[in-house]
Amino acid sequence: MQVARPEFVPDASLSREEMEALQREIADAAVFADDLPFDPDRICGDGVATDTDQTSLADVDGDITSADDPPLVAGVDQAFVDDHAVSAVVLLRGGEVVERAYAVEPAAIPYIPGLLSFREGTAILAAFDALEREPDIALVDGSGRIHFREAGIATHVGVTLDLPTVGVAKSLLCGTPRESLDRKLPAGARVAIESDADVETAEPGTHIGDAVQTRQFENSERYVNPLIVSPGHRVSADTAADVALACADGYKLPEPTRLADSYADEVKAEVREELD
DNA sequence: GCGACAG
DNA sequence: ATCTTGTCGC
Repeated sequence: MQVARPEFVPDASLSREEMEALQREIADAAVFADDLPFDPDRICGDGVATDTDQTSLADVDGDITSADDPPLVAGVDQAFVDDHAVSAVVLLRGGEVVERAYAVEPAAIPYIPGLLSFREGTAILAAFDALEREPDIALVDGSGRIHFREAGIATHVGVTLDLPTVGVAKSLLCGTPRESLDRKLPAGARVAIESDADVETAEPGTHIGDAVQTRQFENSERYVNPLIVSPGHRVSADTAADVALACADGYKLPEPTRLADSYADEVKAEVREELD
């Protein structure tokens, strides 16, 4: 699929100040409310059982899109080989993989907390460009609204493509959990993350995302840390968490993300040979 | 100066 | 993210 907002394409040649200014514009253009072309309840991967779950049967026609098919959900993840970023996208419908695509681009800048999209964004957009179909929503590794300027990588990619996106991170970049996360939460649980002084663009106390427990040990002292989920673009915080749980399939990472993760590793191994 | 932060 | 052995638990 193609870029919808060329003016927001990440440019690694910008100064830090310019990058931050662009992020404020992106956050301004972002929609942190539901504006989806489908009903989230119909994602139907396997999901973590929730009291609000509905009973539904997914049709498995595979490739052909019909009006009541489950939505196309994309998972995106990156791997690195030397100074090159490998971005992999995996598309699923009703839990079945229907397409995969990837791209390799040089990582123009080093990793800088708060500016991740300027390091990995080019490769991600190239991978989406290589994708034949247009996803209904994409899960991007990293933060979305949970960001110093509410413009994490999931938001940057979502706004640039004008695609609904959800940010899925393994740790908290900023913001304050409403309750301590230092305890064992049951599978399906969620704890709201509120903006604090570190989030310069939002009023303190704004619900900017959630800690989501997609998986948990039952008969053990050990426990799994929650995933940090936040709206990227065109989804609310509640729906972002719903989507992450609906895509969960027995592992901490949602299925689209897990598959994109392993696909990126697969491509990385191949790219490793073509190096000078 | 200190703290602190996705991937 | 990446570099890696062993170890724990289902």
